[in-house]
Amino acid sequence: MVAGPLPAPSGPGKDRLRLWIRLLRASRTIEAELRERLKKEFDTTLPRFDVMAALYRAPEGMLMSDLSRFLLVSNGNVTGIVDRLVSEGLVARARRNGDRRTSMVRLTEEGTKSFATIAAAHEGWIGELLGKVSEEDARRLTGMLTSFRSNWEGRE
Amino acid sequence: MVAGPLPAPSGPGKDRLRLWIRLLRASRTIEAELRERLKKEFDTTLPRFDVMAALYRAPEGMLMSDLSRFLLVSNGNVTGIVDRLVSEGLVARARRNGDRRTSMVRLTEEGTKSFATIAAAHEGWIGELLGKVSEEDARRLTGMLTSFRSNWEGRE
DNA sequence: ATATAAAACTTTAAGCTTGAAATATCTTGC
DNA sequence: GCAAGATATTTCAAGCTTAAAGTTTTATAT
Repeated sequence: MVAGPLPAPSGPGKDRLRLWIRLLRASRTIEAELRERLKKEFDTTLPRFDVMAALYRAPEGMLMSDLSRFLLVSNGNVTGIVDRLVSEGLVARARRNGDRRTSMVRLTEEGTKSFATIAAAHEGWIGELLGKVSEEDARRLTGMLTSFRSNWEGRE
Repeated sequence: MVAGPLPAPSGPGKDRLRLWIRLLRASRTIEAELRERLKKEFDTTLPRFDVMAALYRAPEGMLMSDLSRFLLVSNGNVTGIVDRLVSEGLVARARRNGDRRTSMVRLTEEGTKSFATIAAAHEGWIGELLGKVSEEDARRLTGMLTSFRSNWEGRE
């Protein structure tokens, strides 16, 4: 999945395969760097950061299913991550009156403060890691990736 | 990490942040789709496929450390995946005379045959999933990602 | 009303992943 | 030769991840 250095494949469709390999390597490289920094500087993990980032944008809270849909991960996965965040006091579950199956998950005050700090560092890291990409290229690339994505949304 | 639908951040550096979010979402979406198909059609996983793909390009075999460096994952991780592939008869470890710490890992005949089949399907899937990206755009994007990557290689 | 289905979530088992510690082997400097 | 350090790999504990199965609650159709 990750690459192929030697033979340099050619033929129809090979350009897309090569694109995918590069895409995957780029994101894995950045992801690894972010994971390491999150651990070293803030003693947290990428999945925790992801969940908190989602909640930060939804002060009113989110359902578990909203979270898993948004983060593109399974339900059970989110359960575990939220459990740990709750036990650390960064996140709270609030039972709802209307539907007792669901609970609204939101950042605690401590969680909000904590995330704001981490997010600021995170944005700086991204600026550093993607520093070689011009703002112009960044916008172009973003556009291409967006149009690709819309090709896939709502599937499955 | 994965996205931000609502506020649409703006300001200096936000274009790169947005690019990173899109990059990550795109690769996660494709990865999830590939994982699902590998499981359903060939009863295997992405990590196994990654390892086999690396070995397929190195008929003479690879050291464990080569594998982990190439795949951008930790040593211990590769140990487990190779263990499972060995137990399934797809991969073999060969002790070396020169250096008894190391072993050459390579695909068995069965592993080679198995991988060839899966790889053909895989390439088709990528062509399908990235179908909306023109070959021209694919090359341009690949170029941008490559230059980004070279910015990072050899670090740490 | 009451069964049936649907929805939201949690639990479980298996596998993936990391970073750190442990083993074993090789290399170097004396 | 041999201690000290460097390399290659495995082991370990903790956490992440998925798919599938299970639980509780709500909605729907008789």
